[in-house]
Amino acid sequence: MPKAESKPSEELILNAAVKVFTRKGYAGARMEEIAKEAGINRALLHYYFRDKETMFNIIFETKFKEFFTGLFGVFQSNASFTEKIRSIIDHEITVLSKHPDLARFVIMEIAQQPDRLVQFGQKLGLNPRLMLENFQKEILQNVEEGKIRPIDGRQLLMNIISICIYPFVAKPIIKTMMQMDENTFMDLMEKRKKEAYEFIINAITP
Amino acid sequence: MPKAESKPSEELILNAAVKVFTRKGYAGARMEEIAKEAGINRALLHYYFRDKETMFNIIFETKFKEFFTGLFGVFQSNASFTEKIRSIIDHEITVLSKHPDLARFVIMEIAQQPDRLVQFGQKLGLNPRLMLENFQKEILQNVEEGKIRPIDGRQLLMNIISICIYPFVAKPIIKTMMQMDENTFMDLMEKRKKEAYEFIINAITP
DNA sequence: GTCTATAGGCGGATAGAC
DNA sequence: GTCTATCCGCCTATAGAC
Repeated sequence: MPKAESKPSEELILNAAVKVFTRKGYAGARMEEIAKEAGINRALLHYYFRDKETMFNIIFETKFKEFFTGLFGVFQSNASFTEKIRSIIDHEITVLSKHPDLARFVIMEIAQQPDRLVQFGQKLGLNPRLMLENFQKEILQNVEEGKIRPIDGRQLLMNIISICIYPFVAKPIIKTMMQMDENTFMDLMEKRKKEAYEFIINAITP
Repeated sequence: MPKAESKPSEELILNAAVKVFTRKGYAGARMEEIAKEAGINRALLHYYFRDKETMFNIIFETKFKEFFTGLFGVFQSNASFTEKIRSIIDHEITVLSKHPDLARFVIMEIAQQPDRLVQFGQKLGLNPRLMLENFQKEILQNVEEGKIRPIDGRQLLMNIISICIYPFVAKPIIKTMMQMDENTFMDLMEKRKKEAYEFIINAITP
């Protein structure tokens, strides 16, 4: 709890805001808490950012990008099919390990207001349709070549994403139920990169 | 929007409260909205249930039970290992198809206040430790018998649960990205019971 | 039981001194 | 830029009439 920083710049405030918004969500976040977290006064928040919503949108855009762009990048690369799967898993688990509340935050706020997905997706130039079509084509091609079992591309994509993301979304539940501390959980996630990959490859290999 | 019901009983209010709380979460829910949804006055909410928190706790307990008990029941049965997996998948997807916001709601509110998991878990007499130990033992036994590949029980359990639950948690994202309407999504989930089972069985079969 | 009216407090936002 | 003081509206909760 920094008491009297020399320069409580935008940066400092934003960091505090990220913490509070991602933990509490828009509805649960309090300007007072953000100010306290940044070690400054409430009024100063309004000096730098007009209001709560403006602040939220800036943070949400950042987090939205963090959550989605890497994924899209992988799909657009021209690595082999299995290498793509490995990259997705690696990327997702790495990113979510670094940003504990990222997935839960983005999912929740989109659930609250689904048009944010369209709005921010367009703003960042993401094209889910194209991404998905390419992935489907690639699966179909691999199926025809007999490299993987026949499978609905949507189901496979959901499986991969679920396996990577869900443990972080449900982290508080999993930690308690499996009686793990933070380090044990992070260890398990690190190992999961390899284990999840093998699990999925086994599942789709004929 | 029912205007003048004959008997706006507890039941009617609770149903309205369930809708609002599960959609908006505790922080985002408004007593006014619940009253409107039930077609009655705000004051009446306080007549039947003392305050917002009391109301929330009643609903959360119900939803908590819905979310967890079936799962525990399956684990405690003495079906075969693969039958247990099938039951879990069937049960989870069936329940979550009926209660669209259940998983997101329970996960979010536990993330907001993790001790609710302990508190309500004890109240309902759930024993995650025992459940988990039994499952681990069963996996180990199956591995030794050469029936399934060697795998960390915690990872396998996470995989199964993730595959079942995540699509519902991220439903608003998935629907938009895959351009599905409600019916298409529900169809996909129904098919998923079979597809997820095969996927997992393939993954663990040597 | 169900309503209207209103108390009471919290939280977001602004004015203005320094 | 950063603070204190304060306004104002929203939301929970209660009082009290019917």
